[in-house]
Amino acid sequence: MDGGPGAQLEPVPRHRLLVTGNAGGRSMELTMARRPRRTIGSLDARSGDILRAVIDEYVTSAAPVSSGSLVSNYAFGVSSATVRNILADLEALGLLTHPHTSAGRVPTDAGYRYYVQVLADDWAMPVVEQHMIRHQFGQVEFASEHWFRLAATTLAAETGTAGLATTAKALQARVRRVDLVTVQDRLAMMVVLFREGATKQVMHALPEATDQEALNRVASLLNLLAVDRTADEIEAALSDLPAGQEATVESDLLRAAGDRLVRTIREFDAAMIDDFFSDGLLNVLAAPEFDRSDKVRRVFAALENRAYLGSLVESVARAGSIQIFIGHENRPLEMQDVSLVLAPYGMVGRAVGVVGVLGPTRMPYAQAIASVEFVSSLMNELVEHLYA
Amino acid sequence: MDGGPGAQLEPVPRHRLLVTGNAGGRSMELTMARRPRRTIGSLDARSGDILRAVIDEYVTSAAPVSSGSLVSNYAFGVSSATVRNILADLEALGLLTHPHTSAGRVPTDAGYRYYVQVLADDWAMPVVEQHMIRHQFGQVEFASEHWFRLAATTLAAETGTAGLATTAKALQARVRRVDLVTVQDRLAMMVVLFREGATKQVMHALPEATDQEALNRVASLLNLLAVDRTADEIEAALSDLPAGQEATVESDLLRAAGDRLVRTIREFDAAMIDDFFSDGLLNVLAAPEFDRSDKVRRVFAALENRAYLGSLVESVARAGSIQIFIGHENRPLEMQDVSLVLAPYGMVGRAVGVVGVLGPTRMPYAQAIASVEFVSSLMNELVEHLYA
DNA sequence: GTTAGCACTCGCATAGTGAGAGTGCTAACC
DNA sequence: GGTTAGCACTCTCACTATGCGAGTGCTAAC
Repeated sequence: MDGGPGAQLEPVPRHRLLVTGNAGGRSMELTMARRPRRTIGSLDARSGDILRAVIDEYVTSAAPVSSGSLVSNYAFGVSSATVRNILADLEALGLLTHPHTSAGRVPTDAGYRYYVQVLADDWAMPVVEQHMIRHQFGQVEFASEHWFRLAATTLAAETGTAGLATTAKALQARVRRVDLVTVQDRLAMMVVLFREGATKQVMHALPEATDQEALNRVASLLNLLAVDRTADEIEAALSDLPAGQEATVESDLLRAAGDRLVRTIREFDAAMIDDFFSDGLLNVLAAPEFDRSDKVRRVFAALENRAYLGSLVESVARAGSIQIFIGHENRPLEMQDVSLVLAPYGMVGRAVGVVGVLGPTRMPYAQAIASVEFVSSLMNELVEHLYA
Repeated sequence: MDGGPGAQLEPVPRHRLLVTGNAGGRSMELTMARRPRRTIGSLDARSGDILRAVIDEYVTSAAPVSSGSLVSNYAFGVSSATVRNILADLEALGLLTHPHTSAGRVPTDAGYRYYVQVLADDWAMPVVEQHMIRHQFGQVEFASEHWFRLAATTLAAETGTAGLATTAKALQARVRRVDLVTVQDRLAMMVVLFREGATKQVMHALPEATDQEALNRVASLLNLLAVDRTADEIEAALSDLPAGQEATVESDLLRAAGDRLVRTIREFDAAMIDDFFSDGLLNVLAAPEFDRSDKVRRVFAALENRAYLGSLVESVARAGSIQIFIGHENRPLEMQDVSLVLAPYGMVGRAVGVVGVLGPTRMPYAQAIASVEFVSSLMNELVEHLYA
């Protein structure tokens, strides 16, 4: 997803616009250096203002935006006829479209793309709200299982879309601790705690009856061998164990447990997403563009498309910064009605997870970007605790 | 939910009908002892046959069932006029209804209730399918985390509705093992493994820098104190520890860790549902009765209604057998379009969980009941392993 | 380059219509 | 008594026609 359809735009860095007026990111009068040519790469100031106004308006109203409503809600200082001329230009550039002749304008995916890259006001989350959220995370600071759900919930509430969060995981997990607990005479439960915070439990069949004390001895040997190591490293260490005639009952147990451990880690490594939380799906359902159930079905099919979400998570983690996928920029058909704003958190090369939002393409991008960035920075702080 | 509206029906035990014909539970000719009076408590045979036919037909077609379609699809040996008379009687009894004058009949919630209590053919899952499912569970026998998801997935696939599964938990959890792992000098992670199979991790702040070895000593003391005990019992044991002048650094650490442990268990006990899996929500969305997004929204709101689901789980666990909640028998408004078929699994007084399905009231109850019963018995076997 | 004015297009809501499905009732029948 | 053929009646649904309003695109004047 290297820019997708947006790639045809010149890459323009996001910049700060001088905004007067309300906090909602709506700007009534904008001052901005005039740009000479009217190309997609850099629209002249007025066209940009109008495009932004159309998008801001459409995002809140969900209805096609007419030239008349623009001149009455924004002080562009020109008549609706002039606005119509500019709207026609923007449409020719592929940034807007037209449901039918006598309807107002609606942004295209390319229009949104231009908006997020060039036009979006740097919307900052109100400080009061930042404090509230910080406080909520403080409440669950000691229970990592709640972080992710809280991240998803917070993002959903902030942006009115669906909030998403994955747990943090490394490409190659490292063991923090292994335990063996008796379940039956010849059945133990292996509990693996990873550095990244995840736990996995698997049953482990034993060749012969073994009591907890013997298991403890095996477990402590296994820990010596495995702690802070990846599956590959543990496998190597296991191959150094005495075999054949030299093998004892205990080393056999150790080898079997080690094999089981390696398999468990490999399984964990193979899953691109360990655990996945979402909240606020109802927000998305409430959006008028998803009024028919077949459209809704597509959104949910999208969320169940773990393979694609996994690939997104991977690419966001690799990019190392916030990434936005708008409508058709998403490959799977069922994703082409929605946009995603995703940011990684965690520590590169160690544990990395992703938080973000999913909503209709008609989404408050500026708020979404700010919220996602804020929450990901909070998650960063939390995860860093685990590695300090 | 002690029978709900269904309570006004005489409790009639489910019985086997002699069915000739295809495997789908559709019966073309039924032999059944005539019953004398035509009351709701026991409809005469023909009325029962017709009610069953209406429901079977409606469940598959989702369209109101006409007297004509009944006589042409079923060999009742009477004309459509006679069927109409009986349909009118069934409607008077509140078992059927009528969208409008010139439409066919549709079952009411009471009609479904009568159907599941009296009329449903004992539908058994094909043996081949039973083997397949058993095999799938065998594949994940050693990874308890997968049981629940597989249960939900299996039920969804079998019944074409949404499958649900909760993890098994006791009202008062007992500890199987506690571990303390260093994270930072003065921060440890406590990992609690419960007898029921769940793990919880919480951060635990330490009063002073403590290395892993010291933590291990504390953890092994804590295990002596906590293993196989409930929160209350651990609390009592903690109060016997030396305090005041007799206290040592170690016993202070132990007490603090014990307090943290007790709090963690209490938190776990308080949640009626520990973890909750669902699959096949898309099946429900595909049902024609949920064609508009506001109805869909209600279904999802229902699934997010953890409080109600928790109370259902509790009542199903208490009842100790399969329970069916049809439409308006569900108290919350957003649940009144759906039915639930839920069965407990696990061991009473120890770990109990619930599996089941959620679908439109127009649901294949016979299949659902058979599938849920089968899956719950499989889950039973798996959980018993943990306690054998 | 901007704007007023206006013809034109299109969607949407409303009303009207006819066909078809299915009932409820009645009177005859067994 | 229960059962049935026949038929009038009701109601939905699909289709068509119609008028209104919103909003555009274009042109000519500024």
